[in-house]
Amino acid sequence: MTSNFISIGELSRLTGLTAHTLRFYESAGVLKPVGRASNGHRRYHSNDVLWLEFVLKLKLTGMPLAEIRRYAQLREQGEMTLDSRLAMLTRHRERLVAKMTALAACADTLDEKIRIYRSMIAKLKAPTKR
Amino acid sequence: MTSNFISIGELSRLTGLTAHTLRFYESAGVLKPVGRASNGHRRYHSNDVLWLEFVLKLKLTGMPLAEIRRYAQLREQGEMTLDSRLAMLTRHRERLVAKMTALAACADTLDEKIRIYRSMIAKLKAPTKR
DNA sequence: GCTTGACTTAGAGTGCGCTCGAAGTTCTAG
DNA sequence: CTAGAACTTCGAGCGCACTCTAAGTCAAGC
Repeated sequence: MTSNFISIGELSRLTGLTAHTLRFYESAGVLKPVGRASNGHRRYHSNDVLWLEFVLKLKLTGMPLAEIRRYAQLREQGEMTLDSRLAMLTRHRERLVAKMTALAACADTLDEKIRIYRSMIAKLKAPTKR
Repeated sequence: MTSNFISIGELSRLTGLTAHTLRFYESAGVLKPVGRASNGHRRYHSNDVLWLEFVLKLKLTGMPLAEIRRYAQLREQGEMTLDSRLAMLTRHRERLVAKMTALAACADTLDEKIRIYRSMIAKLKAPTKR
């Protein structure tokens, strides 16, 4: 049977992050200091993987590492911080929605520009009457 | 009658960018060297403003300045670069759509997490039966 | 026993996009 | 005539998120 624990290299392959980045996240307080094997090597458990996956979603949606660290710290303090964490998530969600709205508006501008370009190109390439 | 030209300070107020940033964009090749008043001060025309607004949309949607500069350079070479510019815009649009899709998925995860948090909090706060 | 490779630490370096400071010039209002 | 605001250039500095280097340890396979 395979172990429940994975090495930093395996987690790296799993997430696409380098081992360097994973250690960096730990030193930045985004990942909590993780269990070690007898030789001192990091051993990640499935909980760690799930947390990291959520972290990557926060990051992808534009939350800075410093804020993710604050969230992580609240998380370690147990369920008495549920309120604060909910507030952070709600606030982040609002920012995300605003950003998505802005992006959609930009996409529209882009589409219109593309349409105009296509018609300009079509005109330039039209067979000259003669 | 007011002039058709605006100063860097006015453009700064108009766009929310600092004058420093506007000069930086010029030195980075994102804005082309602009007309000057007799005293050497920059004078921006409405065309420049429109271009800058488009640049800000490209930037907001994640296009790096280096790529915006390439687009700007093509633009200065006239209509013979329409094809390349269209290709850049189309490619960027695809990346944008991919990003928006990813963000929407993250928003769903976030929503679910928020829902779970709310129900956990509700349970904790429920009157204890006794 | 020796090589290979995955891991460890601490700390320096990189790339991007600004952001600021210094020192000087010029316009405007009082 | 003078004060203050707005502008000029050049170049250094900053914040973020990595990214890499160096030097070392340890375990497995030949």
